[in-house]
Amino acid sequence: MSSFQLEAITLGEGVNAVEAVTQRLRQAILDGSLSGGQVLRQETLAQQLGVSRLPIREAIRQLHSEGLVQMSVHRGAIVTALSPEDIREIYDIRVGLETTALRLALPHLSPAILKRANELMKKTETTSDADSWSEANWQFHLTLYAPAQRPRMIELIRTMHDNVGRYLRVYPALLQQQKNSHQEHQQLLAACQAQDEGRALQLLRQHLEGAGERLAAYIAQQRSAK
Amino acid sequence: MSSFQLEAITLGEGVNAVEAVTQRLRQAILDGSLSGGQVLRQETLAQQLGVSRLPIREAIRQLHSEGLVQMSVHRGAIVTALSPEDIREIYDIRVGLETTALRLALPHLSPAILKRANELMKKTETTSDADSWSEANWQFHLTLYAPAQRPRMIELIRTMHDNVGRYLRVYPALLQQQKNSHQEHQQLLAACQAQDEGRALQLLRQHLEGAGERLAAYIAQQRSAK
DNA sequence: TTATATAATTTTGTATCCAATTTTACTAGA
DNA sequence: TCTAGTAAAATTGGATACAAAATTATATAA
Repeated sequence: MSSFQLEAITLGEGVNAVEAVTQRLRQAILDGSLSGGQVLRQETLAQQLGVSRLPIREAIRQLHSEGLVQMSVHRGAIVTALSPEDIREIYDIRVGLETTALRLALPHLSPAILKRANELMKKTETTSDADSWSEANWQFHLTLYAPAQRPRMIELIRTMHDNVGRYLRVYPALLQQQKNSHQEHQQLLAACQAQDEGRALQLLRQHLEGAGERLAAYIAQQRSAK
Repeated sequence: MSSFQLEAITLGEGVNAVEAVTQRLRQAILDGSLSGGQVLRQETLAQQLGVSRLPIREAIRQLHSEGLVQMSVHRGAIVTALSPEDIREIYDIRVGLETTALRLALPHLSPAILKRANELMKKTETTSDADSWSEANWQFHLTLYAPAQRPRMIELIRTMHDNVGRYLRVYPALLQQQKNSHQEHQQLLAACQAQDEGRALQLLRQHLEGAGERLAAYIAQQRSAK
């Protein structure tokens, strides 16, 4: 049960192989094509993607630095499988980073930005499939953080978000749980609109802690089931 | 003025080259042997460290993910030179991560841990050279965060700390500025001892923001001077 | 002299080959 | 049948060789 198929990358026109491989593998992990625990054989990936092992190795190292892959010397790489504790920790990190981003963004949240956030929030209420809900939800949060003008911080948040977000695709049942957070989104947006920093940060923290706890509990349950 | 000399690594006994090279290069960047803007030629490094270019490439990619090196395709890598804005952003990230770590650690700060923190704080007051002050200062903060039991979070904090901390070695004048923060350390430790979460987090945030602003201002001044 | 085009050089990116290590399969002995 | 030891296979780590791109140097024309 460790079989998978990845489409070969098309390179040429200044596209370098490492970048292309990294994106392809990251995508496969995030959309669940490669799930936690999956062994990544260099030769297999090289043949499937139509490159040599070298770009594969560098791509794996890159994904390792993003937390998506675990490496061990002479034993190869596997897709990271997060334990419930891992998930709680990643959400703790998100709380730290995202409340800081929101605090810095809050003074710069213009009516136009809040309007866009509101539209994205409505989108999450109407979409049903995991992919578009995930995307809209991420864009909603990103819209609130972007005015902070902190590219490194945003990138870190994105990495953490991706690392836990992939489980939404793996376990569709989680989507329903997360959709219960619509009310929290509304309250958060209202607090931002009112420029109520204390309340906005508290709501965001609760929102994330709740989502993290639900995901961790679900993973724990899945583990004990098998 | 782009010359430097690195001692060859000794590998063998299960030591893999990539790891050894990564540590050697990281060390060289953190202690100022390789300073911001320095171009990293793969062939040069390979010869100096006594390995082929391949481990060098993977090490550079690793350091890139830590923010210490910037890569651009077909143009090579340079040691990251932080702008004042970069430094402020990294300190903003540190505020988010470190206040969260301290909040989670606070309930677990035992008398023994507080005693150790107090000893490390005293050490920072007595040492004079940049190296031992930096180390003691870092250990002081780490001691307060470690009981949070969040290894990923600690690792992220360490990465951010290293990235800005290296400037203390490059610009010794900064050391005197930072030593003015002793009083802040004392107040922080007192708030932790009193389990006063609100005050402890506020002090830590001010402590970091102050240090960040001083460093950013110094870098800005250095820039305009030349 | 300056600007532009072009060739030479340097440097990085990738593929292939060999070495070192780990894993698996097999054999022998109790 | 089980275990320990050993050999074979598979797999990763690293070095060398070659291709592609960028940089530098050179030459030519305005």
